[in-house]
Amino acid sequence: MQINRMSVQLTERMKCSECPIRHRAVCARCDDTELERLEKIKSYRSFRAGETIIWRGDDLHHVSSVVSGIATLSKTLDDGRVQMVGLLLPSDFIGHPGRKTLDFDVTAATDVVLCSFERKPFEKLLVETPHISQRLVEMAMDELDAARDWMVLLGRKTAREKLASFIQMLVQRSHIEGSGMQEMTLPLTREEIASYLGLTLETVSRQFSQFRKEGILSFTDRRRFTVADHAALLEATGDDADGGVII
Amino acid sequence: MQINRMSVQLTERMKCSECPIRHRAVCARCDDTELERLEKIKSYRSFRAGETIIWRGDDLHHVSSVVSGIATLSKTLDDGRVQMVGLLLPSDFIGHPGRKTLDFDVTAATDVVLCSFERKPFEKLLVETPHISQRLVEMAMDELDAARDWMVLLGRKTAREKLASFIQMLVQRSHIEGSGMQEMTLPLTREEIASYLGLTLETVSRQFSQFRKEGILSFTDRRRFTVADHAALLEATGDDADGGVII
DNA sequence: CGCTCACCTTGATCTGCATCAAGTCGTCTT
DNA sequence: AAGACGACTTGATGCAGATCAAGGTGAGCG
Repeated sequence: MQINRMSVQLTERMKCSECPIRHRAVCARCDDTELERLEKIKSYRSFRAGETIIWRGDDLHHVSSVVSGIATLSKTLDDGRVQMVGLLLPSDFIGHPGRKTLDFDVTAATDVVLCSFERKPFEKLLVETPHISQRLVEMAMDELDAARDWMVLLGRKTAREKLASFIQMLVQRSHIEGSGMQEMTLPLTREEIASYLGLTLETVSRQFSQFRKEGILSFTDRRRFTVADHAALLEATGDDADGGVII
Repeated sequence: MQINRMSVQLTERMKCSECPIRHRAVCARCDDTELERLEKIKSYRSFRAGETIIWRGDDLHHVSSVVSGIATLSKTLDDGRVQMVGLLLPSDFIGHPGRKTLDFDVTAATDVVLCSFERKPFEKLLVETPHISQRLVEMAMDELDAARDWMVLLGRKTAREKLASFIQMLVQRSHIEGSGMQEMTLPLTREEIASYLGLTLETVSRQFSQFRKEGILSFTDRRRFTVADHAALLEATGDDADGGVII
């Protein structure tokens, strides 16, 4: 998968200044001096696809940024029903400042590399480094916006609209730079997508087939596809038909 | 837009130290000096039930705390489907630091009094007053948690579980102090509740009737009720059956 | 006082998605 | 190469909640 392009070398000491998420992560606003302080307390940690990174309620020893790969946040009800409540892509942050635990499970959907800081020293740094706490507030607010958009999806959208919105989000977040008809890889199984969208895996599968039949998506295999008709995909999301389309 | 706020009787100068939301709002951690600075730039604004407080996309001149009453946050899709994405109770905060607009409408569900600050001076204060920004991060994180819980409700719960969860939340947030079989008043119409829960108003009405028939709720009128069987209500939420139940 | 209108209730019917079921496909194991 | 297994697809059927429809109730007002 393209997101893992740099995979293995990452776990060795890498300069923050060369970090692929340098300009989007929690450290985005740090100057060189601040970066040096972070550099001293950071460590890279890798997880294989499927591994649980943090269990709900576990003592949180680290806070982390996702460097590469994709992780999921999910909540489970008593009787086993699962709802995914977030997707972590590179540059996203894990950890509540001022809390010792999380109220959801964090799981590696693909192989994942984290840039981690021990919680205590990080919180100390947070107080002394406004650039970090400012960025953290920004990121929390962005996440809140995203959560609210997702509430609309979960509460009001049809299965078709849900899947279209999911694909659209993937497309937008994946290739921020290069547009064009790029091949995409689904980072999640049908079941995981269903869990994110509040659907069943069968419904997700049927909607994928439908998009294929309509010529909106074109699959090269079960996980790899290109968006053949981007306008139709946007139309199918049910959202306002803006989104900065090319004229 | 009709942001006419004529009634200003309740809203005479009130000392922050006597404010009912003093210990829970964004100013909760402020010391006396900081409170004085806030006092200087604050103003009270009142809205009648049904009035729109802020339209999605409007320039945000103020940030505010809810002093009394209840406001709703909602998003509307192209074709008119509405999803409520938050409920603001006293002490809750309106406004994204660092943003000039909101991506949802804020509406007064009951008569509402806000404690407002002009955005610019407040943001200046934010930089100079860590106690405020710390509290703001805390509140944003709490909201994020609540949003994620709501995602589980919207994505996975049945109509019965949704309504039970809603009532349970109201009960918990309303009388934090006095427990016992207190009479509650629904702050929202059936339609608004439906909008919050991702249901239709008819389904909400039917579920209320069901709870009445089962003796879980006891209505004195369409809006006023008491929880007659709290254990059964908790059971009906579908959540973990903890919550400090008496043994 | 009776009219209106917003809000709510209840019944009948419909439908989108869940559920149940039976495969296919590709990869890994031995 | 055969089998097993996990991921996925597709079909048949069921049902929770949406939709359509027809009142009921009470506060405000001429």
